[in-house]
Amino acid sequence: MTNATQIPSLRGTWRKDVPLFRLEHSDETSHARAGVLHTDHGDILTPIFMPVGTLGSVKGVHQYELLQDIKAQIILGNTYHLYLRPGLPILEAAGGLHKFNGFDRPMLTDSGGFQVFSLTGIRKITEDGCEFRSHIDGSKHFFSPEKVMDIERSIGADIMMAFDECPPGTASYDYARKSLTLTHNWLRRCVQRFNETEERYGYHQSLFPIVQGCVYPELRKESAKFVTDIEAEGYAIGGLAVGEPAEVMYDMIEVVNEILPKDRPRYLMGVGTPVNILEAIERGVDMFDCVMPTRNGRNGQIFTWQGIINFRNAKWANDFSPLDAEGTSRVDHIYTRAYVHHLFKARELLAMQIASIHNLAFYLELVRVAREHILNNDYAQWKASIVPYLTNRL
RNA sequence: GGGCAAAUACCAGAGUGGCCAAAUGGGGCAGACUGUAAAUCUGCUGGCGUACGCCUUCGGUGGUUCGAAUCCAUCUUUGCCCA
Repeated sequence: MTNATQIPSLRGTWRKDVPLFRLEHSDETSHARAGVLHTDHGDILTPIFMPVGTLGSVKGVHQYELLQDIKAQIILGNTYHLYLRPGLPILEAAGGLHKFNGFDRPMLTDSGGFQVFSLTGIRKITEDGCEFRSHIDGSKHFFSPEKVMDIERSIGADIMMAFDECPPGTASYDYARKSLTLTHNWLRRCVQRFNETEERYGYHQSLFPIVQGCVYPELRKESAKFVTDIEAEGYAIGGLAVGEPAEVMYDMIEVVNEILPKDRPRYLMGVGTPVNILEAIERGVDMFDCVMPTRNGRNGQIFTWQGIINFRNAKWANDFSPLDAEGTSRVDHIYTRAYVHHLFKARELLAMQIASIHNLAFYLELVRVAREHILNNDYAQWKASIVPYLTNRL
């Protein structure tokens, strides 16, 4: 039996057939890694970017576009949002989220920990859990670590995230200290509940703990050690890209990755820009997610190998060249920049769809090419050579 | 031919003696967006200046007044009504 003072282990819940993660190769010029994640819904080549589908849908993108144009290998869902709508009875009746949304590939659910951060003002944190007011109708809901585990079991993601508090990047040391203790206490309870429950739909589910500690190296180290002792199949680094400078984020990643076990995947939550991702890969991160490609896409911005384009700008009105001559998705070659500019000015829905598909395809291509360079042992120099282009404003 | 009403910035449209370079929309021009309360949000939008500010504007012309987008006269144009 596990009690509150002991650190529980997840080892008993690991995949029986093959390990969740196999580290294939480590780049000789950096800490970058290439690997494979095995799930019952298919394998994932890492490093990988995971499109965000908060409500079970990657906004504006069909499932077949996700597979054929974007080549997504795994997508995210969100516990808080799916719990509020459509709600667990519907998801359970459907047979889980994979059946419900028709995406028969790996999925990961965030725990609602980020909503503890983003819904400041309509939520209240206690030792026991977090009370939310629904952003939809104002109704009250209470999330405990146990409840979040139950919900994630019902949603049925291949990878479940622990329930954590994600403090802002500007948090004081004292707050960060208290918050980290809370997150670790919640993690103990998540692990215990996870160990006590089983997958609902007959395929394996993994639980990833989340390292916190804000911008304080000693807290980050402490947290990395704490989660390592839990013996999870994979680990996440949370609480970054939430207001702190990018250099501080990179430092925190280095500190944490020195401690996390090398043979398990590391997931940097919520990050980020193309450059952020390349810098994190260089420091040994394997998995990423971010709303940036879809949200910024909907708002008229696309990322390319040559730089960033804001399609609402008048300069594109007469540019009849392809959306992105170097792009890998069909939209890059079907549509011209002038046309996409027109669609954004006219607020046509198609504009947002095209930009979302392009950006996600670009992010997936970015990590695919990064993987090639890791396998070629020239990651660091490749990264250095393209970073200036990626931040260029076209 | 007669009567009535109206003309305001890119468009629409408030304002009807000083607080008006002129509300509010729209359009236009930029910026932001990092585990999605976001097809959203912010700024600018007569000229010059970072800014206090200065200059030129509310159909044309001429008046009244210390002061006019606002009042008067007249002209022009537009809409409606009567012949």
